[in-house]
Amino acid sequence: MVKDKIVENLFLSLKKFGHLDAEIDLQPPTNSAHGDYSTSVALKLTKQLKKNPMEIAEEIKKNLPKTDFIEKIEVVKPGFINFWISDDYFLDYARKASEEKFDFPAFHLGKNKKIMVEFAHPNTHKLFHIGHLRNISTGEAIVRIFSAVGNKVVPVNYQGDVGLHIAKCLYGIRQSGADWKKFKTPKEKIEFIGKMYTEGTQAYEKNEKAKEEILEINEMIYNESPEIIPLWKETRQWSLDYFGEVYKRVSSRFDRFYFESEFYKRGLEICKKALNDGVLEKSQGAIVFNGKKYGLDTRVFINSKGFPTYEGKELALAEKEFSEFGELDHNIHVVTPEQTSFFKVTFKVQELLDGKKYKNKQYHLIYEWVKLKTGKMSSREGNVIEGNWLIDQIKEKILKQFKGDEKTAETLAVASVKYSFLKQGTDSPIAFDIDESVAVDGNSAPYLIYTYVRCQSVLKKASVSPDTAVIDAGVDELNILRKLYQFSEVVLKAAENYSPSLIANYLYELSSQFNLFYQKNPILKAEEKTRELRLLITKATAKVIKKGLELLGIITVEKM
RNA sequence: GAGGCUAUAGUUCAACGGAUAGAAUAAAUCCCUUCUAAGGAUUAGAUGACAGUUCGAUUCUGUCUAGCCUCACCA
Repeated sequence: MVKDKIVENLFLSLKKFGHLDAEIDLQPPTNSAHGDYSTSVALKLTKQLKKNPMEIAEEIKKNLPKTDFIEKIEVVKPGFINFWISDDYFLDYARKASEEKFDFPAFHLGKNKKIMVEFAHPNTHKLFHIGHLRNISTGEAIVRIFSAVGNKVVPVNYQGDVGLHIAKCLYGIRQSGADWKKFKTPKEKIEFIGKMYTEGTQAYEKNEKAKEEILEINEMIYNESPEIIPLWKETRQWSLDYFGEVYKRVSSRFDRFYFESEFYKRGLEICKKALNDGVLEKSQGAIVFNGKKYGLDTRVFINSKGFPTYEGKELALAEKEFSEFGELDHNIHVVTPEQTSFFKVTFKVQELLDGKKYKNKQYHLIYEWVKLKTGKMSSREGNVIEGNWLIDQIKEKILKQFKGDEKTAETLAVASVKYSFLKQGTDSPIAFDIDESVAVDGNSAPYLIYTYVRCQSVLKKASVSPDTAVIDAGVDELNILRKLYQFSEVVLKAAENYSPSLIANYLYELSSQFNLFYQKNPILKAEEKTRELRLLITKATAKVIKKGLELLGIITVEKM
């Protein structure tokens, strides 16, 4: 990569100053008038060298090895060194991009690493809400981005199918006396258990007797009591079928579905062993990890009734995750921030149990909540926005606002929702508002896809293939070529920062640049040489948008 | 009480410690005999407060203010 080579050259140049302690930064400047890459090393060295930064910069420039891909180097104002890459290089990149050869640089963890991404994790017997939608959009993008930069990625999903919330739902069903076998369609089933969950929760809070009964049901599930298991199994399957449809709708797939119920027994065993090894300790009838020694919270792994908590089960989950697919180099858990304490503690315990296996490999990728403008979503109050419902609403909006077929509207609706979540960083909470939060114009998926469709339409009308384009670029052409060239680096950066939004924002910038270009410059009616170059740009833009969206888990359409 | 996260235009979001803080949206006006107008152009608006570190701070540090989250038997 050109970037690496420039950094290397800077390094060589700096050697002539003797031993220096400086990080070499090199980025594309925000203003393209400052070149394709810029470094501020000279400014950073002023103190060490006790010299004027401009002088240092000049000297660095003088000592740089000669290269063919750099057209111009300038030393500017306070002491920046700016680099211009040669036009041929950009043209070359565009040509490759138009053939869908992107050559994404390898992620810094190294080539061919095995990375697990654990995401989605909805709980059965509950709705798949817009928060899950944000999670699954993020997780899916992370999977694809990390694959693109040369890793073997294993997407998995950990679904909660035991626990109090399920006991609440089953309690609701038993209380209602409803004939749960009468429900036919998935929608009926889901609505039913959703309602039952809300009722069970309310009973749990208001009614002491109900609370006791729910706790009893919870134990019955753990003990696999035949009295409750058929109902549990049936309703659990309803949820899983429904989740399966959602995964399909948003094009996510998983190599493995883990269930909390799988880890109950093994969790107990591991915790008991950890107790013997002195990693966990007894306290008030429970088995806990005393985090104080490490500046962490103390958390319960086995409660005083002898059941493993979420923490206890997590140890068994990790054991399986780190063995089932061979050795893992990295495990990314896409989970909300309130579980920070939980992960810090369980990661620590894992490290103490088997440092070689777990240390520095577990990573909690925090994605923030989707709240409602009116407050937090809560199934208890029944004011949860369901994922499918949201997509349906957007789909309707698209059909109403634009003419088009149902299938296109479906693709665009899913794209709009996913993109709305992804264009925003993972770390800011979203105050969700259906009119504001899911855009179908402006910086939105339909805008990007529209740009793609526009490119395709032009290309379809072109009689000559753009493969023979030579560089004869005006300013407009060159600017787009430079932008296109940044694509591979943006993808790498997105991986390094666990940040799909970088790709989303890049694609938006590229699209708006292309649309402006399109408006100003006729492509098909241009004189031959220019036309071929413009066609090449059009083709490369289309491919980059399509590929970029694909990395975000978003499907494009060919016509709209 | 302890710890963590957040604070940028009316609103929703951007900006490895870098150069003139970018967009979208809402409003007004203009551009379809011209490659898809789901597009483009023009016009206004912002770094919570106070210090500090730095050649340079939205970004780092400290204090304050406001909001959210977590801190033992839920998941």
